[in-house]
Amino acid sequence: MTDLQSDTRSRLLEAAEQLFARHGFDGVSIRDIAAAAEVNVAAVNYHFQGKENLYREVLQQVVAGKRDRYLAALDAARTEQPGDLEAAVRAFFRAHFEDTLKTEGGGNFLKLFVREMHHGRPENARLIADLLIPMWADVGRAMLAGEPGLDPSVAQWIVGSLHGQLVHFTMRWHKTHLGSEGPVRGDDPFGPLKALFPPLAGDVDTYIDQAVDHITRFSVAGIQAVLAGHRSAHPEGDAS
Amino acid sequence: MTDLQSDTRSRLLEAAEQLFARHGFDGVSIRDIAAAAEVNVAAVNYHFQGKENLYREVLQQVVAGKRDRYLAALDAARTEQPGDLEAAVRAFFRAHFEDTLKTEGGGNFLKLFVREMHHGRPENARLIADLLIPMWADVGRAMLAGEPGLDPSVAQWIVGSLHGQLVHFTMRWHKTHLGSEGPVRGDDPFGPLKALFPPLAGDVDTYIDQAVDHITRFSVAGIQAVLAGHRSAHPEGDAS
DNA sequence: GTCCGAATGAAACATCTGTTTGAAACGATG
DNA sequence: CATCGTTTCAAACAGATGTTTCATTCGGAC
Repeated sequence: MTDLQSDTRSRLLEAAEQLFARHGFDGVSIRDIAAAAEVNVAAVNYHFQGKENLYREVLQQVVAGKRDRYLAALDAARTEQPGDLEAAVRAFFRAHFEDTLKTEGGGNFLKLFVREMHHGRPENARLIADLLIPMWADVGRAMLAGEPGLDPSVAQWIVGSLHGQLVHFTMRWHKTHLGSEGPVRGDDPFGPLKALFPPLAGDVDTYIDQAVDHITRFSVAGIQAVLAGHRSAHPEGDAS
Repeated sequence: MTDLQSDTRSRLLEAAEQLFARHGFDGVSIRDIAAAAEVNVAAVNYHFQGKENLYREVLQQVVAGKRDRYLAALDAARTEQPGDLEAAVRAFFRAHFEDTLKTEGGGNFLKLFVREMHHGRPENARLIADLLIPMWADVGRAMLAGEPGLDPSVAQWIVGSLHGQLVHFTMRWHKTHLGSEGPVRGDDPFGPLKALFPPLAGDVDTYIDQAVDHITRFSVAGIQAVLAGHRSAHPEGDAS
C-alpha cells in the first residue's frame, strides 16, 4: 500500500465525507467515523493527525472534484453558444443540479459548502473561496460578454442573486426529500418541513427541469433589467 | 420577581441569543452562557430545564419579534400602494435590511434562522415555518394581486428566488463586515473572506440602498418574466 | 527464519460536556 | 425574630469527546 492509498485511509475519507455532510463537524465524533469506516479510532489520528485535518481533507477533496466539473460545463456552454446569456445561465444551472441532486453523494458538496460558507471556521474560508471565485468569475465573464464597459461590482450583485437562488433551491430539495441534515445523531428520517413546505416537484428530473426553467427565466430577465438600469445611469461607460 | 422576569433569567436569554447566533448550538456550552451572563451554571437548568429548552426559547423570542415587524411592514406597503408590485418588493426588502443590518443584535435573527433552516433539528422546524409561511404568504399575496388565476406553485418558485437572494445578501454583509460566526470559541475577529469577497459597499446605509435597489430591479423583472411565461403557457387560467 | 518499519488495535488519558445535588442566601409574610 | 418558598452557588457526577500510549500484527527484505 505504498502506491495505492491505504484502504483504511480512503474508507475513512469516504465515511467522513458522508457523516460530516449530514451532521456537520461538531455533530460527528471520530468514533462515529471510525465505526462507519469499520476501522479503529486511532486510525483517524494515525492517518490524518487529528479530526480537524480529516475534515479539511474532506473539504478539499469535495471542492476539488466540483471545480473541474463546473468550469468544464461553463466552458462548453460558452464555446457552443458564445454570447448567449440565456444559454450560459441555463447550462450552468442544469449542470449544477444534475450533479448535485442526481449523483450519489453529490449533495454532500453543497451541504458541506453552505455550512462552511455561512457558519464555517475562517481557516477554511480560502478553500471555499478558491472554488467560488473562479466559478463565479467564469459565470460573470459569460454575462459580461455583451457588456464590455460593465462595472465589476454590478456583476457581483448579479452573481449574488444567482448564487442565492442556487443555494436555496438546492437546499430546498434536500430538506424536503432527504432525511434530516442536522447534528442529531439518531436517525429521524423526515422532518416536518416536508409537510409545511410542500415539495415543488415529485421526482428529481421534473424538479430539475422546473428549477432550471424558473431560475433561468427569472434571472435572465433580472440580469437584463439590472444591466439596462446600469446603462441608463452611466451612459457610454461613465466612471462616476 | 414574580411580576417582572427574573433578572438572571433575562440575562441568560440575552447572552444565549448572542452566543447561539455567533457560534451555533453545539459551539456554545452552558458554561459559556452562564459566564457571559455572569450567573451560575446551574441557573440554566433551574430556569430553563436544560440547554435545549433555553435554545428553543431563544429561537421563539427571536422569531416572534420578527414576525410582527415583517407583517406590519408588508401591510403598510400594501395599503399605501395597493397592487404595486415594485413598491411591495422594495418596502419588504428595505424593512428587512434595516431591521437585520442596522439594529443591535438584529443579525442574530437571520443567523439563527438560516442555521436552523439549513442544518437545524427537525423539532424546531415548525417554529421556523411559523414565521416563514405567513411572511412569504403575505409577500405572495401582494404579488398575486394582479394575477388572480396564478398557480400557487408558481408563487412558490418566485418566493424561493426572493428568499434566496435575501439570505445571501444579508449573510454576505455579516460575513464581510462582522467577525467570525463559526463555532470557534476563541475570538478571531475577521476571516479571510473579507479580502476575497470585497464588500459591496463600505457602510450599512449605502449597502442597504444598493441591495434594495438591486434586488428590487432584479426581482421585479424576474417576477414579471415568470408570470408572463406562465400566462402564455396557460392562457385564460387553464388548469392543466 | 529474522528483522524492521508500517499499520492496527484495545485501553487509557485528560478534558469538556450537560446535568444534578445539597447547602447557603435571599425576601417576603406571619 | 422565625418561617416559608424561591433563588443562587460551589461542588460533584456521569458520560462523551479528541488524543495518546504501547503492545501486537502484518508484509516484505535480507
